[in-house]
Amino acid sequence: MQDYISQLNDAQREPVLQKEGPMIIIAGAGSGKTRVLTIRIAYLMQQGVDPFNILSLTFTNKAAKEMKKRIGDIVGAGQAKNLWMGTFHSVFAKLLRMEADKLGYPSNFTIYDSQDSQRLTSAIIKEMGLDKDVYKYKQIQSRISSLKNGLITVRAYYNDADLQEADAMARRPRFGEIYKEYVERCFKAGAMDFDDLLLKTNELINRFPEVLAKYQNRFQYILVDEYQDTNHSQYLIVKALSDKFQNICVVGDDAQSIYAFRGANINNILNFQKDYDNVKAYRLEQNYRSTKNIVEAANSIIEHNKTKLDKVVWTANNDGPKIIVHRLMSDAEEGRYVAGSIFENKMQHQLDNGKFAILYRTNAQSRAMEDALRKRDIPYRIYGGLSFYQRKEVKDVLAYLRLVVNPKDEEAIKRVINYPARGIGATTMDRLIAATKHYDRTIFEVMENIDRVDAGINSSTKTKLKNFVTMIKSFQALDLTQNVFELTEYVLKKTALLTELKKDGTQEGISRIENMEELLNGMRDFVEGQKEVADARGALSEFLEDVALATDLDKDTGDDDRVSLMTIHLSKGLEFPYLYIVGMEEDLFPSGMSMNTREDLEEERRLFYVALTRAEHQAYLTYTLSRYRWGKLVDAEPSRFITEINQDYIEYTTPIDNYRYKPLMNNDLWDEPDKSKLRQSKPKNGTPPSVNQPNEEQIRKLRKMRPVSRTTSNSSAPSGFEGDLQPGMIVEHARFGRGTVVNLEGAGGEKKAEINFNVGGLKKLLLRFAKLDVVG
DNA sequence: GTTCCGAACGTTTTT
DNA sequence: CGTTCGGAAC
Repeated sequence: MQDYISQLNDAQREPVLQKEGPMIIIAGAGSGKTRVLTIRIAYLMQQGVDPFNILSLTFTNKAAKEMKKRIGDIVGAGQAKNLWMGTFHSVFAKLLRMEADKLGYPSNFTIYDSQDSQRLTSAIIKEMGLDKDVYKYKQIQSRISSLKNGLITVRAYYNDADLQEADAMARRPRFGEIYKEYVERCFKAGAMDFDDLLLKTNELINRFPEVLAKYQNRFQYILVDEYQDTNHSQYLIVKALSDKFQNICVVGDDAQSIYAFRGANINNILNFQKDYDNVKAYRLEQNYRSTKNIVEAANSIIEHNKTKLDKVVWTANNDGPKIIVHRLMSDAEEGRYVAGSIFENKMQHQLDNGKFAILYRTNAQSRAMEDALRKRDIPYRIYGGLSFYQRKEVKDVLAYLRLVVNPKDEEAIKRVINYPARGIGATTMDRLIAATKHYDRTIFEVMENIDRVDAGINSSTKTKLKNFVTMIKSFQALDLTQNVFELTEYVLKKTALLTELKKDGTQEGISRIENMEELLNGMRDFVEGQKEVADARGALSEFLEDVALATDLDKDTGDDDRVSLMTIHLSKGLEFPYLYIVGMEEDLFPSGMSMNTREDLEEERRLFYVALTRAEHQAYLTYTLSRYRWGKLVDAEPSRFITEINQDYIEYTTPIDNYRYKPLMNNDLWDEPDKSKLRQSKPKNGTPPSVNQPNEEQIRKLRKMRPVSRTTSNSSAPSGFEGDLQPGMIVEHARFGRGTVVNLEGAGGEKKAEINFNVGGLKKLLLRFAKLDVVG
C-alpha cells in the first residue's frame, strides 16, 4: 500500500490521505484522477473501513469493474467484491429492488429503455386522439424526462401554474394528461424508466426516513466521479445519503462538462463548497497523458469559454508533434485520408490498431469512416450508435424474457404478442387496452381471464390469446429450473423466432441470425460469470438488468486489436496515442443546434476540449468542403474551433488560404450578460440561477480554491437578439404586433421562429428577415 | 389481420 | 440516405 501512495505526486497524495470530511477534487484532463480514486478507496479499506460502507459512483459500469479489479489487486479481491460501485443508474436500481415494495413496485420491476418510453408515450398520444404533429412524441418524452430529472412529479406539475402555462403556450395544453397517464401506465406495468431509477430513489428516501437512515449508515463513505455531469436528481440523492457522515468525495472537471443536454448541472460542481461545511478542495493539474503541444492547444481552446474555473493544466511531457489539420473535398475522401493515415502510421511506427481512435460529433458520420477502413482491411469497432441490445431482433427475444420475469410489462407484450405473427392484430390490442382500463387490470391479467371479461373479442382470437398466455407461463415454469441460456434456446425454438429470421435470406437477415448467436454466447458467459457472484439473485432478472443498463462501452469483446470509432461523448475518460477528430466543420461541430446561445456554444467547446485531450501523442483534425447530409451534398466550412486553437501548435498540411470564412462569429455577440431579463417572460422570485451560469459569487468562491489573477471580461450589451431568442419570449413585430415565441427551428440564415401573435395567431418567420424586438 | 409500399422525417450528444 | 410509420390493398 505504501508503495502505491509513494508513487503519487504531492497533489494526488493529499486527497488520498484525507480519510474523512467533505472534499472536492478538481481534476484536469489526464491528471490521474482514476488512480487517485482507486488508491483512495484501497487506502480507506486498509485503514479499516468496511468495503460494505463505501459507495462509489462511476460514469460507466466498465470503469467500475476496472476500478474494482485494481482495488482488488491492492487489498485482495475478496474484499473489493463487497464494494458498492457502479453508475448511478445501476447502483440505485439495485437498491430500489430491495426496497421496491415500499413504493408499491414489485422487486422484479422492468427497466424501460428510452425506446420503450418513447413507444409508450407515442401510444398514449394516439389513444388520446391527439394530433401527432403537435404532440410530437419525442418532444413530449424529453419534456417528461426533464421534469422527472428536476423531481417534478405529476402532482408538482399540476401545482405549478407556470409549467402548465408554458405547455399551453406551446400549444400542448394536454401535456399534463399525457404525463399523468405515462406515469400510471409505467406503474401498472411494473416498470421504471431511466429517470425513475433516480426519481424513485429520491421518493424512497424522502418518504421513508428510516430507509434514508439505513442507507446513510450503510454508505459512510461516498465517492462520486465525473461530478460535473450529475443532474439535479442525482445531486439530491448524494446530498441526502452523505448528510449524516459527510464523508463525501467528489471528483470532476468543469471543463469536461458535456451532458447539459440530459440535465447535467454544472452548478453542482461549482457550488459544492456551499453545500457542505469545511470542504477541502484539491486540484490535480499535472497532465500525464499528452504531449505539451496537445495540452497547450487544449488550454488555448478552453480559454475562449467564459464560464470556467481557474485551473492550469500543464505537463512535463515532451513537446511532441504538432496537431495536423487537413482539408478534404468530401466525407468519402475524409474517410480515405484517415484510413490511409492510420495505415501509414501503423507501418512506419509498427503500431497496433488499438492505438488509434476516430472521434466524431454525430453517429451518422461513422459510415464514411467504416467504408474506408473496410477497403483498407483495417479492423475497427464502433461504439455507441444502435447498441447491440437495442437491435430489433435482440429486443424481441429480450421482450419474451422480460415477460417471464414481469408479465405486467406492457411494452414487452405489445412487442411480441404478434411477433412472429399469430393473428393478434392492432384491433385486438386496442380492445385489450380498453379492457385494461375498464377493469383496472394489466393486459396480461385480462388475457388470463379472457373468457370472463367483456372485451368484444371473438372466440377464435380468444383461443390465440390463451395460447400466448399458456406459452409465457410455460417459459416461467422453465425459468425455475433452467439458466438464462437454456431458457432462451427453448424460447427461440418454441416461438419459432429463428425460423422467422431464416426466412429472410438477405445479408441483413443473416446478420440478424448472427446477432442471435452473439446474444446466446453472451448469455453463456453471463451464466459462467454468475457462478462467481456471491449475491446473485434470480439469474434471469439479473441478466435483464445488466442488459438494460449496459452501455456499449461496457461490453468487452476480448479479442480486439481494432481501431475505435465513437462519438466524442462516449470517448470521455479514454485515451489513445493517435487520435483523429473528423468533421471539424461549422454546423456539424459546433452542431448547428448548439449555436444559439453562449452556453450551448461553450458546451460544444468543452466537447472539443474533451476530444482533443483524449490524444496522447498525435492528433489529427480533418474537415471537408462538402459532405452528404440527409442524402444531399451540402457545402461545409471549417469549424471556428480550428481557428480558436493557438496556431503555434498546429501544422496545416493543406493550404489554409482557401478558407472561405465568413467573418468569425464575434464572441461578443454571444456574450449575453443579462440573460435573465430576456429568458423568461416573468421571472419568479427566488428563481435559482439558470443552468450553466454560475453567478459571480459562485465563481469567486471557487476561485478562492487557488486565486489566479485572471479577469472575466464584462461585456457590453448585445445589439441583436436573433441568436438568443428563446421559446416563451414575448416579442414585438413591426406589422404583426406582439406575440409569444413558441418554437425555433433551423439554423444560421435559415433559422425560423414560430410565433403566436396576439392578433393574427401563429406565424412562422425567417429570422433573417423578420424584425423583432424582445419585450419580455 | 397481414403485407407492402410510399411518405415523412431526421442528426446532436446517452444512462 | 436510411429508417420508421401509417395507410391502402389484399
